[in-house]
Amino acid sequence: MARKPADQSVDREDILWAAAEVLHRNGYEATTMKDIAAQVNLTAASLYHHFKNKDFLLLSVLEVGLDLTIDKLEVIESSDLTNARKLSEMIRSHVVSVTGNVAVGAAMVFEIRALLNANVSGKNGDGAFNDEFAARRNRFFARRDYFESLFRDTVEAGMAAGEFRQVDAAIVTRAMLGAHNWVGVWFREGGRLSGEEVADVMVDTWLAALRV
Amino acid sequence: MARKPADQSVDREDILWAAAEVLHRNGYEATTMKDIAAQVNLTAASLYHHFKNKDFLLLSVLEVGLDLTIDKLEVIESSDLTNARKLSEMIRSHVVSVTGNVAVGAAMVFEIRALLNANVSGKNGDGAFNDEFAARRNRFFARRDYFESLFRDTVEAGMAAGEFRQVDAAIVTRAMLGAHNWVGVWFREGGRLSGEEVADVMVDTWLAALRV
DNA sequence: TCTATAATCGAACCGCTATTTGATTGACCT
DNA sequence: AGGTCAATCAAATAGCGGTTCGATTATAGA
Repeated sequence: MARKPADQSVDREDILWAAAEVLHRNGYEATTMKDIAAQVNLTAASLYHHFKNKDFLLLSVLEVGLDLTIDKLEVIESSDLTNARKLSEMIRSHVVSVTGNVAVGAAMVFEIRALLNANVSGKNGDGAFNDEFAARRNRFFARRDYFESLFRDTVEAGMAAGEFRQVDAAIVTRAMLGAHNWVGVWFREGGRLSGEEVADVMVDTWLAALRV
Repeated sequence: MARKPADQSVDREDILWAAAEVLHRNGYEATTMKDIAAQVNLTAASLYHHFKNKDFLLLSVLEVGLDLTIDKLEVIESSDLTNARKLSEMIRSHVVSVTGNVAVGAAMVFEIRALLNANVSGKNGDGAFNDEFAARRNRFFARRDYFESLFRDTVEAGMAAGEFRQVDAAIVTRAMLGAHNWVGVWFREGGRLSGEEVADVMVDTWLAALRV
């Protein structure tokens, strides 16, 4: 292979994190390709060597973010902890990952609408692009549902095992995820509490809400 | 006064609700003035008779949404209910207002970043506009903080009165608001539960989380 | 050294969108 | 009747932003 003219090389990954950063600051529509490029010292045109277009770039950011989070949750789920302990670890893992990488976490929350509006209504008739995009987008949403189900299943298992009181698991789970997502909005590094400390409060809160 | 050529008249209020609707669907940046105008059968140009520009229109939407919500909360706060009852009513009021007008509720959550990016860095040197805008925007954020304090104060009062267990009121309050805001994302009219029923679950959940 | 190709850039294209301007319409008041 | 003013629109403007294209650079391997 051969690289770029200057010296420092920028790969797909670098661009992804940079994009998350800018996306977090401005939001998808307000973020220009130039903004993202500037973050890694490239020109907008160069980005098209790494990603098909802006929509694919956004989708890629969301994909890696979701994958990272799900990976950690699956480890917990398949452990042999009690459901209460599993849920604690899941909450902690989710909150820490949101506070640890606010950019990606926030993008996953706020930019999903952009993903829905994207492409689809086929501005450009390029069927190949649209097909691949639609497929990946659908896969993303399916995985997001799966992500939610990891929490919900644990809540339900805990209820069945008598570890938790009886609640509307679907709604409580969404309340839980909403609370965690919101952390990405207000959390600031260097504030009164660290990410771990916020996670502790969340764990305590939700266990209290579910205790028999 | 005199009205418009045709027959049906559109006033400021109508445009506000329509804008909230479109904003909810597309987000601020992706929403064009034409989109908003179409929602009330006007042309984009006509909107400028009612609002100075797009930023002011967004700000106005957020203002009325916040005002409506705060009004209801203040009535509850100044009642002579116990803190636990007050909090219950506040939660119910907030959730019902989110489910009842998802558009405005969602706008208040998702479009605030657009408000931050807006204007400010003075693209157009028009000092008068910028000054008024900055003032109203600051007032909005102050009111939003006040809104949050209505909940937090009630939680703290409840702890002091022994009605609630000891928790980190600031964090728990934000968890609560995050959960409620998130409702605006997933709630759909005609789903399994009505807005009131969702509110009931929320009240139950948070009282459980706070019970001694 | 020579060659293929990865990575990058500058410039140009094109469409879209916020906003301005000037004209038109008709309701209300006198 | 006539005047005023609110409310509206069509058309023009200006600039921005995604995307494409062709040229350029430098590295890895032959």
